[in-house]
Amino acid sequence: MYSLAEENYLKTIFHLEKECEGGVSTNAIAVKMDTKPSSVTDMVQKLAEKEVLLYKKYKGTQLTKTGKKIAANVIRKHRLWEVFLVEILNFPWDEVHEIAEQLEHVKSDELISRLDKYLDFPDFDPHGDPIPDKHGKIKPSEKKLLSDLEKNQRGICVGVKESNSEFLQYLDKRKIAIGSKIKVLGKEFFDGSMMIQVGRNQLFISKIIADNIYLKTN
Amino acid sequence: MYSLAEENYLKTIFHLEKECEGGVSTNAIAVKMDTKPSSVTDMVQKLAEKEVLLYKKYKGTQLTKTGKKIAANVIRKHRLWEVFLVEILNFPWDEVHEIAEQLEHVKSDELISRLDKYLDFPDFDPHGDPIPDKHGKIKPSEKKLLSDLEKNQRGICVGVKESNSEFLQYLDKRKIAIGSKIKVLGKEFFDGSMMIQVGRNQLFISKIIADNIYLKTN
DNA sequence: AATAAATATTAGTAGTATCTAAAATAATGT
DNA sequence: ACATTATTTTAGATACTACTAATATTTATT
Repeated sequence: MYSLAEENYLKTIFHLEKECEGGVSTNAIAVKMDTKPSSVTDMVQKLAEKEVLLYKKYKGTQLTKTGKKIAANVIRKHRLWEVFLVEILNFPWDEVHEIAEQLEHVKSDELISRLDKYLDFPDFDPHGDPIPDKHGKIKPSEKKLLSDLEKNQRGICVGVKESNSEFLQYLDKRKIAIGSKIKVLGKEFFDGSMMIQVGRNQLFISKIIADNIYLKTN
Repeated sequence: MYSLAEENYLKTIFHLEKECEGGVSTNAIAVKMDTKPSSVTDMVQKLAEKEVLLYKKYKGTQLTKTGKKIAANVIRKHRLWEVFLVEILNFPWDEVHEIAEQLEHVKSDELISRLDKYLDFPDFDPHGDPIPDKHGKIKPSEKKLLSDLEKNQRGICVGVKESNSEFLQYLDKRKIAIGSKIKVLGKEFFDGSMMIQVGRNQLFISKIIADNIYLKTN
């Protein structure tokens, strides 16, 4: 059984491994976890003894298979709870992270299995991130610009490229938020403008807008 | 903000206060929490400094108003989560306690408020225990054992006393669940056995069964 | 390559929560 | 009332996690 602190380290390292190839640095972990590098060294050495990660002094760390599985399971729980909070309890998408950070550490496989079923086995969380399956497998999913989608393709809004407040207000007014389900209804060849469906609403957007919205597609 | 350990102490003392009048003993707390009396003394002194309880050496402790409110809130969360686990995720009654012990420490008033609403503001948990309101007030429970009802009295099943799985399966088979409307059709003087009506079905139960079913009467 | 800067580790300290063993206090029996 | 027993507290130790300050290693710069 792993402690709350251990689970958080594993989860963070798991996320960092996707960006930093060939070993995650102590500093990177410290920055991400808002802690001191010395604390990270301590914990990483402890986790290395438990064989959930590989560690060579001054050389960074890599999760072992076991470590990855544990981390993916924490992330699975986090994302399933986020779905619950947004879909069932109607939380706004941007308020759920902190709560899910707590719920992800609740220990009960049966609970997660039932929650998964109750939510009808979702593949993505409200931020568009994929939910690992119970074995820790994550479906490959790619983040694309809305402007790269073709007619009839769908995606979930996962973020924006430019984030000045005018642009965010524009999105807000049109009910485009992180987690919004978007479908391309039509695309103009000449200027790249689009007719899209957001939830139940249809609207027309210019290429400039479509160039600044990231979607995850499946 | 109170730690997990602190919340557990407050909760335990809250429960013990109902039985032991005039100060809860160190030993009683230690037994209930499966810990050592010396650990209890340490914690109780710490909590006394935080003014959530009153403590006089060798004389036991009593919660202050603040302490009671914190404890009641933890219990509120515990019981609401139990309702969620049983009613929404269809857990058997006897498997939810351990999970609720973890969920009760998740910190978010908004979460509990939304959960409460989603569950349609339940008054009792699956064991028939009353759920404190957000101010820590507990409705005086009109909870009775089925065996205490007389002929022609009615009630709604709100919980069970013993919750081993055989008993729960027995209830399950006879369609006795939380919310079931039960009417006493007849009661034997000698052995306390009863003929009851559950919904549209009539059935005969022994006193042992009737002793383990809690009803809310009106 | 030598030095400066950045990064990482170690050593020693602190807070939380727990424990064991010993000492203090309260309760009980004769 | 006194001795015995039960309960409670204190003192000191341990595990966990994080910190600061000092040291070591790696990387970048000139």
